[in-house]
This record gives sequence, C-alpha cells and structure tokens, in this order.
Amino acid sequence: MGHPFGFISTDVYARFRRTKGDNVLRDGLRQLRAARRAVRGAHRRPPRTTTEDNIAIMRRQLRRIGLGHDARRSVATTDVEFYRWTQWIFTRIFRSWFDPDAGVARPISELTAEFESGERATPDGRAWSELAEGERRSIIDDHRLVYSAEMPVNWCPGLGTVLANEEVTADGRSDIGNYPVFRRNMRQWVMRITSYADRLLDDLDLLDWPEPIKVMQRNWIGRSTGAEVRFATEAGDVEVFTTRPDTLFGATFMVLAPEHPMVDALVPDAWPVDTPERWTMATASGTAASSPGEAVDAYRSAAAAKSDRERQEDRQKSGVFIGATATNPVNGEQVPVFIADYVLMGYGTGAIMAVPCGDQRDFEFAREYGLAITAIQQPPAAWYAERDLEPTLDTSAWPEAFVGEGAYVGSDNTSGGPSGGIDLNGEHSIAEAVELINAWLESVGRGEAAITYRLRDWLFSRQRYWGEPFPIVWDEHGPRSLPDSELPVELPEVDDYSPQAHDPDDAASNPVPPLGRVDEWVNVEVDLGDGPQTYRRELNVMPQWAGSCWYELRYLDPTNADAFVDPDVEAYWMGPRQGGDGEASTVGGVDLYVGGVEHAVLHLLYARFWHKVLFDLGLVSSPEPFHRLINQGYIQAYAFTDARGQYVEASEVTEADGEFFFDGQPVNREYGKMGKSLKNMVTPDDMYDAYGADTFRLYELSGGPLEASRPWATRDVVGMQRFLQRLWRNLIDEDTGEPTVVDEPADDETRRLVARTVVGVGDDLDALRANTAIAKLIELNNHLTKAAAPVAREVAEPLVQLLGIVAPHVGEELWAKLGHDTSVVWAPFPTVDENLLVDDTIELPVQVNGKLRGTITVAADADQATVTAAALAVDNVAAHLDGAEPRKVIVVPGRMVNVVA
RNA sequence: GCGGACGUGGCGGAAUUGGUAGACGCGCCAGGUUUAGGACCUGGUACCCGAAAAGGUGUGUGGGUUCGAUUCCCACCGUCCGCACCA
Repeated sequence: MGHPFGFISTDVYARFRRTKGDNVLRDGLRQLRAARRAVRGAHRRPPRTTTEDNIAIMRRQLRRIGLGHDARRSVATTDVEFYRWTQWIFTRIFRSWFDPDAGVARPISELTAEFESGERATPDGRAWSELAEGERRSIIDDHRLVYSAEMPVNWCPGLGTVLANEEVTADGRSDIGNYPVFRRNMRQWVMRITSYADRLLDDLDLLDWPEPIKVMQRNWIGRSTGAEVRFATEAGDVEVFTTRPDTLFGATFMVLAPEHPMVDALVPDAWPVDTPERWTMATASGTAASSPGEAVDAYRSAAAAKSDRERQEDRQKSGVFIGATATNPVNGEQVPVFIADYVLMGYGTGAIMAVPCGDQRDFEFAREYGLAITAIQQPPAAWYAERDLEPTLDTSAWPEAFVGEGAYVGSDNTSGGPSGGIDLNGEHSIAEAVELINAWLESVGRGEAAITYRLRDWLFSRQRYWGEPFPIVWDEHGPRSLPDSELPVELPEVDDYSPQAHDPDDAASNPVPPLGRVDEWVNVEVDLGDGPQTYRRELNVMPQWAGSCWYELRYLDPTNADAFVDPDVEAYWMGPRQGGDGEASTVGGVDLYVGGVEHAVLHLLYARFWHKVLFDLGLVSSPEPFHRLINQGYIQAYAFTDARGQYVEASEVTEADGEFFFDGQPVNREYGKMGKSLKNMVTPDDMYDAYGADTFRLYELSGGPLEASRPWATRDVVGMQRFLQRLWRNLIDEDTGEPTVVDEPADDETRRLVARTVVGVGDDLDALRANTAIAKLIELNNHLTKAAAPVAREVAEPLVQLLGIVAPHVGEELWAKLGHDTSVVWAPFPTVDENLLVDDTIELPVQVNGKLRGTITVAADADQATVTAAALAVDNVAAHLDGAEPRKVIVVPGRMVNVVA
C-alpha cells in the first residue's frame, strides 16, 4: 500500500475506462504496467529514465505491495506453467526427508546412501543389501516428507472428498458447505508438517505479525513438554504422555481413549472380584454390564452416538472400567484401567495416567466413580483460605484438584520401592521435580522426557477435479515421482468435473476421484530409468492450498521457464536484509502481506512449512515467506429483519427519526458480515457505477485503520466524491476543461501547508495510515477552496502527485492536464524545503494546574524566561492565580506551558 | 473455563515518545445561490449554563502515579475474536 502499484487492478481500470473513456488514462496505465515490468527486473536493468532517488523510492514502495491470497487462483487455475512448478516443488518434497538430528530436510538420496553404507541401521537391523526392492522402497517411503499412508482422515460425503484438520470446524463439519465430517481410515497423502513443529513455533519470534495470529498458530501447534511413562499391564506396556510426571505418585487410575488399540487386548473375560457396580455401567443411568467386553462395547457405541457438539456441551465425565489393571512404575500399585471419552486418541499417546489430586478432569472422574484421590502436594495456605477450608491432606474435603507449586508429600519410594528409588518429598519447584522424576524413569527404563504436539500431519490429497494432479505414478511397490521432463502433469479433459457427492450423512460411503473415470489418462507409459513401462497415475489432486504455499515466489519471476524462480531474483526480493536505507533488518520474506485472519492456521501455516522445506533444500534464501503481516479488517453492514424475523433487502430500508422502515413497516436493525443471507450486500460494481472507482477507493481507505472492521455506510461515500470534485474544480475550469493553474508563486502560508502535507502524507503512508493521509489531503484542498484564487503550480503538482497515490485515475488525468506526458507514477516523490516546516512564531497553550486557560504566541526560539513571562501575563492566567505567586512554571519547549498555583 | 484484541460526540474515526481531546468525513443547524428541489458555496456543531466572554463537565466504571493521563499502573464492567476435556 502507499502507492498506485499496490492498489491498481485491471478490472477497476476497465470499468473506469468504460464509464469515463479517457485515452490519457489508458496510456498512463500502459506506462504503469511497463514500469512494473521494468522495476521487477530492476536489479538487472535499472530503468535509465529515472534518477537514483526515484529508483530507491520505487523499490521501497514496491516492496510494500500486499499480495492477496485469492489472487493466486487466477494464476493457478489458468496457467499450466504454475501447475508445472507446483508439481516440481512437490517432487522435491517427495524426494526429501527430515533429519531429526540436523533438524532440517535433506535429499532422500543422502538417506539411501546412509542405509547403503551401513552408517544408518535399517529398522530390523538387516543389511541394506539383504533387503528386497519392495522392503527398501517401503523403508524410504516411510521417511519421506510427503507420504501415502492408511490413517484416520476427515471424510466428508457431502463434498465427496477428505479434508485437512484445519478445514473442519469445531463442531465437526466442513468449513465449506457445513456438511457432516466423519473420521475414517483411508489411504491418503500426508505432508510431514509435524517435523517442523518446533521451527514453525520458534520462528514466529522472527516475524512482524499481529499477536493474535501468532497466538493462534502457537495454540494450533500446541507444544507440551513432559514425559512418556510406561505402565506395565498383562497385555504389555501402555505408554502415557503427561506434562506432570512429578505427580506420578498420585496416579491412582489410568484412562485410555475408547478407540485405543490396546483396549481389546486388555479386556478380560470376566469382571475381577469386588468390582464396584458403578464402574461397569457405560452410562450413569444405564445398566451394569455383565462382562468387561460388553461394557466396552456399550460405552463405545454410546460415545459414537454422541455428536462432537453434544460431547462438548456435556462435560459430565463418563467412562467405564475395562476389567484390567496397570502397574504404577513408582510404587508398584495396581491401578484400574478405564476408557473415557475425555481422553482423545488424537493427542499424546491416547492414554493418560490419572492424577485426581492434581488434575481437575481426573478429579471429577474420580469423584464420579469413587476412585482414590491421594494428595501428593501440600497446597499453600492461600489455596485453602480461598476455599474456606482448614488445611488438610484429606482430599475428601477438597472441592477441586490442586494445580500449582506446592511441597511434595507421599512421593518417596526409596524404602521398599523398585530399585534405586526416588524421593521427591519436600520443597521442589515443579520444573525441578519433573527433571528428577524424568531422570529416574529413564534410569529404570520406565519412561523419558518427551514433547507432544497438538499439530497433526497435513492431509494433502483431495478427491476433486480442479487441483494440481500429483506428479506421481504407482508400480507394484508403491509411489514413484515423475522426472521433471514429464512435468507438468495436466488434467485430462472430462465431461463431468464434479466430485461424486454422497448422502452427506452416509459415513460408510467411499471417495471416487473424478480423475479415476478417465482410463486413458490413468494408465501411462513412461521411462523411470528401467525402460518404458506402464504405470498407474495417482488419482487424487492437491488441495487448493498447494499453489498458495509458494505463489509469492512465482510473482517475483512469473515468466521464468527454467526455474520456479531465479535464485538471484529470489534473493533480491525475499532474501534476508541487513537494513540500511531507513529499513529494519529482517530475516527476509515478503515485506508486507495483507490478508485475512481466516488464514491463520491454514494458508499461513502451510506456506511457512513449504517455505522452510525449500529453505532447507537451498532453493530459497529466507527461512520465512512473509516477514510482515497485516490483517485487514472486514467491512460489515447493517441488516434488517421484519416482524416475522425475516431479513429484508437492506438497500430498501429507510430511516426516520432513528427508526427503520421497510415497505412502510418498522424493521429491526442488526449487524454482520456482508452477504446474501443477510440481504445487506453492497457490490463494488454498484459503487463504481454510482460514484466511480476512485471515490469508492477513497471511501474504503479513509474510514479507519486498515486493520479495523467497521460498518459500511453508503450514505457516507458522497463525502469523498465531493472532495474529488472540489479538488478538480480547484485546478480545472469546468467549462473549458483547461487547467486554471498559474505559474506565480504561492503565498507563504500555503507553501508551509503544502510542505507539512507532503511530509505528513509520506509519514502516514509509511505507517500504512491511508485514512489520516487522505484527511491531510482534504485539509490542503479545503485551504485552497477557501482561498478562492487560482492555484499555483508549485502547489498543484505535489497535490496531484499525492492524490495519485490514493486516487490513481483522477490523479493520472489531472497530471496529464497539468501538461505532463508521462505517468504521475514516474514523478519522484515531492521534496520539501525544510525551512517551510519550521515556523518563526509558535502558539503555545497555557495551563493553570493542568487546565487550559489561554494561549500565547512567542518566537519559536524564545527562551524559558520569555515564555514564562508571556504566560503569566495572560489575563485569564492571572485571574486563575488569584494574585498568588505560582509555585512552579513548567515549560515544555515548543509544546506548552503549565503554571502550578 | 483459557488465551487475545478493544471500549473517545448522533455515526465512522483523529490525537505517532504522557503535553490545547474530538483532525477528516457523514449527519444535523443557520445563511447564500436557485422558479422549486437537488447540487454547489459560507458559517456553526462534545455536553451543560450563558447574548457573548468566562465557567463547569467530559475519552466504559472506580482507584493510583504525575505539574499534566484517551495515553502509564491496579481492580472491575462490557463488546468482539480465537481455542475449548490437549493430559
């Protein structure tokens, strides 16, 4: 923003040309496009027609262009070259693996070499040379950054495709279309974004992004540090993840997710003796099950019948005992094992050790099922006091679990416990205690420190037609990537583009990729190094996010046929910068990205991931794609409902005395996003027709800060139209169309105002405050209007230049009428005489005890004594002192005077 | 429940490091111009009291720091957004 390059769009222009028809403008735009092309290659061919300064300004401004995510679509869906390079990048990801030791992605070829040389052991320890082709392929495929795997996915029958976690709403429906989504096991393509979880999290600190977006990404990645602990059972070890291994002595039961794979192996044929009846009931109101197997089945089907929404609303803890016990590794105690839906298979290991004294959820579950609650920390006195409680370690008196720092009790197994023993008792911080217990767990082989993420790998395949086909073919051992010479893989011509949608509620339906219907496309003969053979193509396509993961790079070098982007071009625009030229140093990436908050954990996360892979592979020079991010606000609009609660056409509602009427009937005013459903849409087309594109643009920019959402008010648009008309009339004779500008010098006051405006508008645009920049232009124009005299050229030219930034069409036309035959864009930003910014005399407010009582006019360089004397001489000041001597006079040079009585 | 953002005229919003609160626009009021309306031009417009000058009050509420607070600190109220049994 801050420059026509950032605003102009060809369809806005086309509309303008249609309504106004002005050749000058068309030429101006042609030159502007040429300028854009020239500057794009400026590092190679500096435009000779401009000065050094001009280039520097252009460069600075061009770096600020906001790239719209949605703009990608026009390229991605029409330009097969864009498909080619998306597929090319995909093959680089396919041919890479993440080396956890180095923390970076590396080529698969290096991994293969390590296996071949024996430097890296195979999973089952056999030599690489002993492995069959299929076994080798399978091992390698398991390491790839993008892999095909059978896994639980979000299947959306209504859309006929699977969806990424990020595309599913909190209540388990599709982000698009709001159809039900079901968890199903299917073979799909997945990107190993979890490998980058740490870097995606830590590198947020390098970015100049709005804090809410960073918070959303941090939460989405959800890093938790703690430990994995193994509890022995009859069916083998059950691994749990916990952030509080220090509370292990308080673990009095264990809970598995209902779908945990070890449940079936653990379930015995009959209930152990003395099993409480409540433990055997799948629901609080239900009946006792006669066997653990029956109880598990009953609970699972009861849980499955609950929608995600019901599960969220019903926070009552439920679960069922599965008849088995596990051994707490610190004290050897047999703890009962439950399944409960408050433990999620998708997080950690899908199993928890329950510490009811220190975790509210476990506490509630323990109370519900009458399980032991053993205190292992002494809560501080304040904790008891807040709960009106006498300090006690008898947890039956506790209203809730204690979470926090407190001295450890009952956490000692050094006498009679397993070998070595550990004693946590006494004063430790949680961090210390965690460290101690982790070391002990490791020493006895029952666990170790661990980190878990909420982030899942990214489901990357879709059963649609529109999308980049995978550059992948299949043979009997698995997937193989096509050589670059086979790219792009183009979509086949088909009669029917639509994915096969199913009954939205039919969870058992299966996806049918549209590409699978085209047999002659599916089977392809190609030479992958073993001579020409027939392979089957991958039938899925990439999600819409694939192209937007890297399109900003293609914008740098859109016609390059040899590379997705020339490395020099990439380094020039996106590389890390040391600062200088008034700019801050950055890690690189797009200087300014303007986009909506809705992309927080979708596009903005995916693109960072791809970019980091490209960075690791040496294909880009910055570790982050978007250095600075601004979330523009939404334009919202009033909507109106009639007596029946139906929305009525907002544009036909009239206002009278603060009441609103539609068709003579009173209606209710509401407020929300513009859209069809609220019948409150205002299209840019309507605004162009009624007011023109520049007026519309000015209105949008002037109403408030870029980041703020605010209501649309068609009524207010006219203000900007008046401004443009007044400005036009100040410079142009309406009858002749000729400029009325004169070559005489302007008066001193006007010159000073122009100087202040030039500097002020420049500062405002640097800070992305178009609203105040426009206000300053209006002020200058109002000054000229009031003067009611022909405007001096030295005033008109900078005014038109500044106007051209926010109103390019009118600005360009006025610039031409002022006699220029090149675009206003090419004129260097106006310079000002510094002397005009400094006034000889200044007006200072005079306060008495902080309240304004008058003003004085003094020389700008007046000394403190002079200013004080002038202030005390003001009648009203003297009156408020009431004859008394001031106790103190505070003079802030150039700003104000405060007399303390 | 947790996390984040934000509360300023009738409305959208200014006030960049604490220093004349309300720039600019809409709306409204008065006047000019006009056959009339619209458009245009001029002046006014935070609230209270006043003919005016002067005065009082005022940036969600209540405290605090300061010569001085929309701005900094504490507590509370409210609105919006995100996450939500994450072990």
